[in-house]
Amino acid sequence: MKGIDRKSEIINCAAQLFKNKGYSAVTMRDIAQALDIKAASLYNHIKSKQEILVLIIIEIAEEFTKVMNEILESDAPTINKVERVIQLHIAITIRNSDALACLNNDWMHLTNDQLAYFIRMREDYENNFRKIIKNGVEQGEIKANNQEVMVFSILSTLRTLYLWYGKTNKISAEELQKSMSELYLNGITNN
Amino acid sequence: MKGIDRKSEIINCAAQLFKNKGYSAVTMRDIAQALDIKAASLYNHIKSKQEILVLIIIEIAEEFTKVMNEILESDAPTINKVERVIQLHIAITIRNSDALACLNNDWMHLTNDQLAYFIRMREDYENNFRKIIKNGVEQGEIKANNQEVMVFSILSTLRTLYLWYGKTNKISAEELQKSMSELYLNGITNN
DNA sequence: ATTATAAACTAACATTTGTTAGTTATAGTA
DNA sequence: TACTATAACTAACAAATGTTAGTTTATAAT
Repeated sequence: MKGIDRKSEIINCAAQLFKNKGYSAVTMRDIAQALDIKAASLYNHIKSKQEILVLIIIEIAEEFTKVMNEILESDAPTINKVERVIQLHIAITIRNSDALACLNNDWMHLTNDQLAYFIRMREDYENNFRKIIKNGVEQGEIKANNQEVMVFSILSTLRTLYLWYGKTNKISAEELQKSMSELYLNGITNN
Repeated sequence: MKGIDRKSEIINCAAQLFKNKGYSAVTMRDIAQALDIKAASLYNHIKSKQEILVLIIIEIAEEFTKVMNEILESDAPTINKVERVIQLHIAITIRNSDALACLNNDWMHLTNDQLAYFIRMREDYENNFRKIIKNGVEQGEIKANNQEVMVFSILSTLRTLYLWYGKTNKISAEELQKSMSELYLNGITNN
Protein backbone atom coordinates (compact mmCIF):
# COMPACT_ATOMS: atom_id res chain seq x y z
CA MET A 1 0.00 0.00 0.00
CA LYS A 2 2.75 2.40 1.02
CA GLY A 3 4.96 1.08 -1.78
CA ILE A 4 2.30 1.60 -4.40
CA ASP A 5 1.92 5.24 -3.40
CA ARG A 6 5.65 5.79 -3.67
CA LYS A 7 5.65 4.21 -7.10
CA SER A 8 2.91 6.58 -8.22
CA GLU A 9 4.91 9.48 -6.88
CA ILE A 10 7.82 8.43 -9.04
CA ILE A 11 5.65 8.00 -12.12
CA ASN A 12 4.02 11.38 -11.67
CA CYS A 13 7.29 13.11 -10.97
CA ALA A 14 8.88 11.54 -14.02
CA ALA A 15 5.91 12.51 -16.19
CA GLN A 16 6.32 16.11 -15.18
CA LEU A 17 10.01 16.09 -16.06
CA PHE A 18 9.34 14.29 -19.34
CA LYS A 19 6.79 16.94 -20.20
CA ASN A 20 9.39 19.67 -19.97
CA LYS A 21 12.44 18.06 -21.55
CA GLY A 22 11.30 14.85 -23.16
CA TYR A 23 11.98 11.26 -22.13
CA SER A 24 15.48 11.01 -23.58
CA ALA A 25 16.78 14.20 -22.02
CA VAL A 26 15.65 13.27 -18.51
CA THR A 27 18.03 11.02 -16.59
CA MET A 28 17.30 8.69 -13.72
CA ARG A 29 19.41 11.04 -11.63
CA ASP A 30 17.14 13.93 -12.61
CA ILE A 31 14.10 12.02 -11.48
CA ALA A 32 15.78 10.97 -8.24
CA GLN A 33 16.90 14.49 -7.49
CA ALA A 34 13.39 15.83 -7.97
CA LEU A 35 12.28 13.33 -5.32
CA ASP A 36 15.26 14.12 -3.11
CA ILE A 37 16.69 10.60 -3.21
CA LYS A 38 19.50 8.85 -5.09
CA ALA A 39 19.04 7.31 -8.52
CA ALA A 40 19.69 3.79 -7.34
CA SER A 41 16.85 4.07 -4.84
CA LEU A 42 14.36 4.36 -7.67
CA TYR A 43 14.98 0.72 -8.48
CA ASN A 44 13.37 -0.37 -5.23
CA HIS A 45 10.10 0.72 -6.85
CA ILE A 46 10.42 0.47 -10.60
CA LYS A 47 12.07 -2.03 -12.90
CA SER A 48 13.64 0.34 -15.40
CA LYS A 49 13.37 3.74 -17.03
CA GLN A 50 11.42 2.09 -19.82
CA GLU A 51 8.84 0.81 -17.37
CA ILE A 52 8.17 4.34 -16.19
CA LEU A 53 7.45 5.41 -19.74
CA VAL A 54 5.16 2.44 -20.33
CA LEU A 55 3.20 3.06 -17.16
CA ILE A 56 2.73 6.72 -18.02
CA ILE A 57 1.58 6.17 -21.57
CA ILE A 58 -0.32 2.90 -21.86
CA GLU A 59 -2.93 3.55 -19.20
CA ILE A 60 -4.04 6.80 -20.79
CA ALA A 61 -3.93 5.37 -24.28
CA GLU A 62 -6.23 2.59 -23.17
CA GLU A 63 -8.64 5.06 -21.66
CA PHE A 64 -8.80 7.03 -24.89
CA THR A 65 -9.36 3.85 -26.84
CA LYS A 66 -12.11 2.64 -24.56
CA VAL A 67 -14.10 5.87 -24.44
CA MET A 68 -13.74 6.51 -28.16
CA ASN A 69 -15.20 3.07 -28.78
CA GLU A 70 -18.15 3.85 -26.54
CA ILE A 71 -18.77 7.11 -28.33
CA LEU A 72 -18.60 5.50 -31.75
CA GLU A 73 -21.00 2.74 -30.79
CA SER A 74 -23.55 5.04 -29.17
CA ASP A 75 -26.51 6.08 -31.28
CA ALA A 76 -26.28 9.80 -30.62
CA PRO A 77 -26.25 12.36 -33.45
CA THR A 78 -22.84 13.06 -34.99
CA ILE A 79 -22.60 16.52 -33.51
CA ASN A 80 -23.12 15.06 -30.09
CA LYS A 81 -20.45 12.48 -30.70
CA VAL A 82 -17.93 15.13 -31.73
CA GLU A 83 -18.76 17.07 -28.60
CA ARG A 84 -18.12 14.02 -26.48
CA VAL A 85 -14.74 13.49 -28.11
CA ILE A 86 -13.85 17.08 -27.27
CA GLN A 87 -15.07 16.47 -23.75
CA LEU A 88 -12.92 13.36 -23.41
CA HIS A 89 -9.76 15.22 -24.32
CA ILE A 90 -10.54 18.12 -22.03
CA ALA A 91 -11.20 15.79 -19.11
CA ILE A 92 -7.96 13.86 -19.48
CA THR A 93 -5.99 17.02 -20.13
CA ILE A 94 -7.20 18.49 -16.87
CA ARG A 95 -6.75 15.30 -14.91
CA ASN A 96 -3.27 14.39 -16.13
CA SER A 97 -1.69 16.89 -18.45
CA ASP A 98 1.85 15.67 -17.76
CA ALA A 99 1.14 12.13 -18.85
CA LEU A 100 -0.69 13.41 -21.90
CA ALA A 101 2.30 15.48 -22.96
CA CYS A 102 4.45 12.42 -22.52
CA LEU A 103 2.10 10.30 -24.59
CA ASN A 104 2.18 12.86 -27.37
CA ASN A 105 5.92 13.48 -27.46
CA ASP A 106 7.58 10.30 -26.27
CA TRP A 107 5.48 7.41 -27.52
CA MET A 108 8.17 6.61 -30.10
CA HIS A 109 10.53 5.64 -27.30
CA LEU A 110 8.36 2.72 -26.39
CA THR A 111 9.81 -0.55 -27.66
CA ASN A 112 8.72 -3.82 -29.21
CA ASP A 113 5.32 -5.08 -28.09
CA GLN A 114 4.32 -1.95 -26.27
CA LEU A 115 5.24 0.26 -29.20
CA ALA A 116 3.19 -1.91 -31.53
CA TYR A 117 0.32 -1.95 -29.06
CA PHE A 118 0.36 1.82 -28.78
CA ILE A 119 0.48 2.38 -32.52
CA ARG A 120 -2.46 0.04 -32.99
CA MET A 121 -4.49 1.91 -30.40
CA ARG A 122 -3.60 5.20 -31.99
CA GLU A 123 -4.64 4.03 -35.42
CA ASP A 124 -7.88 2.63 -34.08
CA TYR A 125 -8.58 5.88 -32.35
CA GLU A 126 -8.09 7.91 -35.50
CA ASN A 127 -10.09 5.49 -37.59
CA ASN A 128 -12.97 5.61 -35.16
CA PHE A 129 -13.06 9.39 -35.23
CA ARG A 130 -12.85 9.21 -39.00
CA LYS A 131 -15.89 6.92 -39.00
CA ILE A 132 -17.83 9.37 -36.86
CA ILE A 133 -17.13 12.21 -39.28
CA LYS A 134 -17.83 10.08 -42.35
CA ASN A 135 -21.10 8.93 -40.92
CA GLY A 136 -22.06 12.51 -40.17
CA VAL A 137 -21.42 13.48 -43.76
CA GLU A 138 -23.51 10.58 -45.02
CA GLN A 139 -26.33 11.53 -42.69
CA GLY A 140 -26.17 15.11 -43.95
CA GLU A 141 -25.23 16.47 -40.54
CA ILE A 142 -21.78 17.56 -41.63
CA LYS A 143 -20.56 19.36 -44.72
CA ALA A 144 -19.10 17.35 -47.56
CA ASN A 145 -15.72 19.04 -47.40
CA ASN A 146 -12.39 17.27 -47.11
CA GLN A 147 -12.92 14.83 -44.27
CA GLU A 148 -9.25 14.22 -43.56
CA VAL A 149 -8.74 17.91 -42.95
CA MET A 150 -11.62 17.92 -40.50
CA VAL A 151 -10.36 14.84 -38.70
CA PHE A 152 -6.79 15.98 -38.30
CA SER A 153 -7.56 19.60 -37.57
CA ILE A 154 -9.80 18.68 -34.68
CA LEU A 155 -7.59 15.90 -33.36
CA SER A 156 -4.43 17.97 -33.52
CA THR A 157 -6.02 20.72 -31.49
CA LEU A 158 -7.36 18.27 -28.94
CA ARG A 159 -4.04 16.51 -28.65
CA THR A 160 -2.10 19.65 -27.89
CA LEU A 161 -4.60 21.06 -25.45
CA TYR A 162 -2.13 20.31 -22.68
CA LEU A 163 0.21 22.93 -24.13
CA TRP A 164 -1.95 25.85 -23.23
CA TYR A 165 -4.73 24.77 -20.93
CA GLY A 166 -4.11 26.48 -17.61
CA LYS A 167 -1.32 28.62 -19.04
CA THR A 168 -2.73 32.04 -19.80
CA ASN A 169 -6.23 32.74 -18.62
CA LYS A 170 -8.16 30.44 -16.41
CA ILE A 171 -11.02 29.03 -18.37
CA SER A 172 -13.35 26.37 -16.99
CA ALA A 173 -13.77 22.97 -18.59
CA GLU A 174 -17.35 23.87 -19.47
CA GLU A 175 -16.40 27.15 -21.10
CA LEU A 176 -13.63 25.45 -23.06
CA GLN A 177 -15.98 22.69 -24.16
CA LYS A 178 -18.54 25.22 -25.29
CA SER A 179 -16.13 27.51 -27.16
CA MET A 180 -14.41 24.66 -28.88
CA SER A 181 -17.61 22.99 -30.00
CA GLU A 182 -18.84 26.29 -31.34
CA LEU A 183 -15.58 26.85 -33.18
CA TYR A 184 -15.53 23.50 -34.91
CA LEU A 185 -19.24 23.26 -35.53
CA ASN A 186 -19.82 26.79 -36.82
CA GLY A 187 -16.46 28.43 -37.46
CA ILE A 188 -15.21 31.84 -36.48
CA THR A 189 -17.01 34.13 -38.89
CA ASN A 190 -20.31 35.92 -38.47
CA ASN A 191 -22.72 34.66 -41.10
CA MET B 1 30.74 26.43 -52.09
CA LYS B 2 31.27 22.70 -51.82
CA GLY B 3 31.66 22.98 -48.05
CA ILE B 4 28.44 24.88 -47.68
CA ASP B 5 26.54 22.20 -49.53
CA ARG B 6 27.97 19.49 -47.31
CA LYS B 7 27.01 21.48 -44.24
CA SER B 8 23.45 21.74 -45.53
CA GLU B 9 23.41 18.02 -46.12
CA ILE B 10 24.34 17.46 -42.51
CA ILE B 11 21.72 19.88 -41.25
CA ASN B 12 19.00 18.34 -43.38
CA CYS B 13 19.97 14.82 -42.47
CA ALA B 14 20.03 15.70 -38.78
CA ALA B 15 16.64 17.39 -39.02
CA GLN B 16 15.15 14.25 -40.47
CA LEU B 17 16.55 12.13 -37.65
CA PHE B 18 15.47 14.67 -35.04
CA LYS B 19 11.97 14.56 -36.47
CA ASN B 20 11.70 10.84 -35.82
CA LYS B 21 13.37 10.47 -32.44
CA GLY B 22 13.90 13.93 -31.06
CA TYR B 23 17.12 15.89 -30.60
CA SER B 24 18.24 14.18 -27.39
CA ALA B 25 17.78 10.64 -28.64
CA VAL B 26 19.82 11.19 -31.80
CA THR B 27 23.59 10.85 -31.39
CA MET B 28 26.33 12.33 -33.48
CA ARG B 29 27.14 8.77 -34.48
CA ASP B 30 23.57 8.34 -35.73
CA ILE B 31 23.88 11.42 -37.90
CA ALA B 32 27.27 10.34 -39.19
CA GLN B 33 26.06 6.86 -40.01
CA ALA B 34 23.14 8.23 -41.98
CA LEU B 35 25.67 10.15 -44.06
CA ASP B 36 27.99 7.15 -44.26
CA ILE B 37 30.88 8.85 -42.51
CA LYS B 38 32.35 8.79 -38.99
CA ALA B 39 31.12 11.00 -36.20
CA ALA B 40 34.37 12.89 -35.88
CA SER B 41 34.16 13.92 -39.53
CA LEU B 42 31.08 15.97 -38.83
CA TYR B 43 33.23 18.43 -36.95
CA ASN B 44 34.95 19.50 -40.14
CA HIS B 45 31.65 21.16 -41.02
CA ILE B 46 29.82 22.01 -37.83
CA LYS B 47 30.92 23.34 -34.50
CA SER B 48 28.78 21.19 -32.21
CA LYS B 49 25.54 19.26 -31.94
CA GLN B 50 23.99 22.39 -30.48
CA GLU B 51 24.90 24.38 -33.56
CA ILE B 52 23.00 21.94 -35.73
CA LEU B 53 19.90 22.48 -33.64
CA VAL B 54 20.27 26.25 -33.77
CA LEU B 55 20.70 26.28 -37.53
CA ILE B 56 17.65 24.11 -38.02
CA ILE B 57 15.35 26.10 -35.78
CA ILE B 58 16.29 29.77 -35.85
CA GLU B 59 16.07 30.32 -39.59
CA ILE B 60 12.52 29.03 -39.78
CA ALA B 61 11.48 30.84 -36.65
CA GLU B 62 12.71 34.08 -38.16
CA GLU B 63 10.78 33.43 -41.35
CA PHE B 64 7.57 32.87 -39.39
CA THR B 65 8.18 36.03 -37.42
CA LYS B 66 8.86 38.12 -40.50
CA VAL B 67 5.86 36.99 -42.52
CA MET B 68 3.49 37.18 -39.56
CA ASN B 69 4.56 40.79 -39.09
CA GLU B 70 3.86 41.56 -42.73
CA ILE B 71 0.42 39.99 -42.49
CA LEU B 72 -0.43 41.89 -39.33
CA GLU B 73 0.63 45.22 -40.80
CA SER B 74 -1.19 44.74 -44.08
CA ASP B 75 -4.60 46.36 -44.41
CA ALA B 76 -6.46 43.33 -45.70
CA PRO B 77 -9.70 42.11 -44.09
CA THR B 78 -9.30 39.81 -41.09
CA ILE B 79 -10.50 36.77 -42.95
CA ASN B 80 -7.88 37.34 -45.57
CA LYS B 81 -5.21 37.67 -42.91
CA VAL B 82 -6.21 34.40 -41.29
CA GLU B 83 -6.06 32.74 -44.68
CA ARG B 84 -2.57 34.08 -45.22
CA VAL B 85 -1.43 32.69 -41.87
CA ILE B 86 -2.77 29.30 -42.89
CA GLN B 87 -0.97 29.66 -46.20
CA LEU B 88 2.29 30.50 -44.46
CA HIS B 89 2.21 27.35 -42.38
CA ILE B 90 1.31 25.17 -45.32
CA ALA B 91 4.12 26.59 -47.42
CA ILE B 92 6.79 26.04 -44.79
CA THR B 93 5.43 22.62 -43.91
CA ILE B 94 5.75 21.53 -47.52
CA ARG B 95 9.13 23.11 -48.01
CA ASN B 96 10.79 21.84 -44.83
CA SER B 97 8.68 19.58 -42.71
CA ASP B 98 11.66 18.05 -40.91
CA ALA B 99 12.91 21.36 -39.61
CA LEU B 100 9.41 22.31 -38.59
CA ALA B 101 9.00 19.16 -36.56
CA CYS B 102 12.31 19.91 -34.90
CA LEU B 103 11.26 23.47 -34.13
CA ASN B 104 8.08 22.21 -32.54
CA ASN B 105 9.54 19.41 -30.46
CA ASP B 106 13.09 20.38 -29.67
CA TRP B 107 13.14 24.14 -29.20
CA MET B 108 13.54 23.62 -25.43
CA HIS B 109 16.98 22.16 -26.02
CA LEU B 110 18.23 25.47 -27.28
CA THR B 111 20.32 27.25 -24.65
CA ASN B 112 20.95 30.71 -23.27
CA ASP B 113 20.66 33.53 -25.80
CA GLN B 114 19.21 31.42 -28.55
CA LEU B 115 16.59 29.94 -26.28
CA ALA B 116 15.56 33.39 -25.11
CA TYR B 117 15.55 34.65 -28.69
CA PHE B 118 13.35 31.79 -29.81
CA ILE B 119 10.88 32.22 -26.96
CA ARG B 120 10.60 35.92 -27.70
CA MET B 121 9.87 35.22 -31.36
CA ARG B 122 7.31 32.62 -30.41
CA GLU B 123 5.53 34.98 -28.05
CA ASP B 124 5.55 37.74 -30.63
CA TYR B 125 4.11 35.38 -33.17
CA GLU B 126 1.27 34.34 -30.92
CA ASN B 127 0.57 37.90 -29.87
CA ASN B 128 0.41 39.06 -33.45
CA PHE B 129 -2.06 36.35 -34.38
CA ARG B 130 -4.02 37.26 -31.26
CA LYS B 131 -4.14 40.87 -32.46
CA ILE B 132 -5.45 39.80 -35.84
CA ILE B 133 -8.30 37.86 -34.25
CA LYS B 134 -9.06 40.59 -31.74
CA ASN B 135 -9.19 43.19 -34.48
CA GLY B 136 -11.52 40.96 -36.48
CA VAL B 137 -13.88 40.72 -33.52
CA GLU B 138 -13.85 44.48 -33.05
CA GLN B 139 -14.56 45.01 -36.72
CA GLY B 140 -17.46 42.58 -36.52
CA GLU B 141 -15.88 40.18 -38.98
CA ILE B 142 -15.42 37.45 -36.40
CA LYS B 143 -17.72 36.08 -33.73
CA ALA B 144 -17.33 37.33 -30.17
CA ASN B 145 -16.60 33.91 -28.75
CA ASN B 146 -13.59 33.03 -26.63
CA GLN B 147 -10.67 34.46 -28.56
CA GLU B 148 -8.00 32.41 -26.84
CA VAL B 149 -9.73 29.23 -27.91
CA MET B 150 -9.79 30.46 -31.50
CA VAL B 151 -6.16 31.48 -31.43
CA PHE B 152 -4.82 28.28 -29.95
CA SER B 153 -7.08 25.94 -31.85
CA ILE B 154 -5.99 27.34 -35.17
CA LEU B 155 -2.32 27.65 -34.24
CA SER B 156 -2.11 24.16 -32.80
CA THR B 157 -3.49 22.67 -35.97
CA LEU B 158 -1.15 24.70 -38.15
CA ARG B 159 1.84 23.81 -36.01
CA THR B 160 1.26 20.08 -36.28
CA LEU B 161 0.48 20.05 -39.96
CA TYR B 162 3.83 18.36 -40.51
CA LEU B 163 2.53 15.30 -38.67
CA TRP B 164 0.09 14.32 -41.32
CA TYR B 165 0.67 16.33 -44.47
CA GLY B 166 1.83 13.88 -47.10
CA LYS B 167 1.08 10.88 -44.90
CA THR B 168 -2.25 9.48 -45.93
CA ASN B 169 -3.81 10.88 -49.05
CA LYS B 170 -2.06 13.26 -51.35
CA ILE B 171 -3.76 16.59 -51.11
CA SER B 172 -2.48 19.68 -52.89
CA ALA B 173 -1.45 22.83 -51.06
CA GLU B 174 -4.38 24.66 -52.64
CA GLU B 175 -6.92 22.03 -51.62
CA LEU B 176 -5.55 22.00 -48.10
CA GLN B 177 -5.64 25.78 -47.91
CA LYS B 178 -9.22 25.81 -49.12
CA SER B 179 -10.50 23.06 -46.83
CA MET B 180 -8.80 24.47 -43.81
CA SER B 181 -10.03 28.01 -44.36
CA GLU B 182 -13.53 26.68 -44.84
CA LEU B 183 -13.27 24.65 -41.65
CA TYR B 184 -12.13 27.49 -39.46
CA LEU B 185 -14.24 30.18 -41.06
CA ASN B 186 -17.51 28.26 -41.25
CA GLY B 187 -17.20 25.09 -39.19
CA ILE B 188 -18.16 21.56 -40.07
CA THR B 189 -21.93 21.59 -39.77
CA ASN B 190 -24.51 22.28 -42.43
CA ASN B 191 -26.46 25.37 -41.51
C1' DA C 1 55.42 19.16 -59.57
C1' DT C 2 54.36 21.45 -55.49
C1' DT C 3 51.39 23.38 -52.48
C1' DA C 4 47.14 24.26 -50.23
C1' DT C 5 42.71 23.05 -48.83
C1' DA C 6 38.75 20.29 -47.89
C1' DA C 7 37.05 16.43 -45.82
C1' DA C 8 37.51 12.11 -44.54
C1' DC C 9 39.83 8.88 -41.15
C1' DT C 10 41.67 6.44 -36.41
C1' DA C 11 42.24 6.72 -31.64
C1' DA C 12 41.24 8.38 -27.59
C1' DC C 13 39.39 11.47 -23.84
C1' DA C 14 36.37 12.70 -19.94
C1' DT C 15 31.55 12.56 -18.77
C1' DT C 16 27.23 10.88 -18.47
C1' DT C 17 24.00 7.19 -18.41
C1' DG C 18 21.16 3.17 -16.90
C1' DT C 19 21.70 -0.25 -13.88
C1' DT C 20 23.41 -3.75 -10.27
C1' DA C 21 25.33 -5.38 -5.82
C1' DG C 22 25.63 -5.08 -1.31
C1' DT C 23 24.67 -2.39 2.96
C1' DT C 24 22.12 0.29 6.46
C1' DA C 25 18.29 2.42 8.92
C1' DT C 26 13.49 2.40 10.18
C1' DA C 27 9.13 0.61 11.43
C1' DG C 28 5.74 -2.91 12.10
C1' DT C 29 4.83 -7.90 13.65
C1' DA C 30 5.64 -12.62 15.82
C1' DT D 1 13.29 -9.22 21.81
C1' DA D 2 14.06 -11.05 17.34
C1' DC D 3 12.49 -11.06 12.60
C1' DT D 4 10.96 -9.17 8.34
C1' DA D 5 9.97 -5.95 4.84
C1' DT D 6 10.55 -1.40 3.03
C1' DA D 7 13.15 1.97 1.20
C1' DA D 8 16.85 4.54 1.52
C1' DC D 9 22.06 4.55 0.91
C1' DT D 10 27.27 4.01 -1.20
C1' DA D 11 30.13 2.28 -4.69
C1' DA D 12 30.88 0.75 -8.89
C1' DC D 13 30.51 -0.95 -13.81
C1' DA D 14 29.97 -1.24 -18.66
C1' DA D 15 28.27 1.14 -22.38
C1' DA D 16 27.26 5.28 -24.77
C1' DT D 17 28.05 10.19 -25.67
C1' DG D 18 30.00 14.68 -27.43
C1' DT D 19 34.18 16.15 -28.65
C1' DT D 20 39.35 16.75 -29.61
C1' DA D 21 43.95 15.74 -31.62
C1' DG D 22 46.55 14.25 -35.05
C1' DT D 23 46.79 11.89 -39.59
C1' DT D 24 45.67 10.60 -44.33
C1' DT D 25 43.65 11.19 -48.86
C1' DA D 26 41.77 13.45 -52.80
C1' DT D 27 41.01 17.55 -55.48
C1' DA D 28 42.18 21.97 -57.28
C1' DA D 29 45.46 26.02 -57.82
C1' DT D 30 49.98 27.83 -58.43
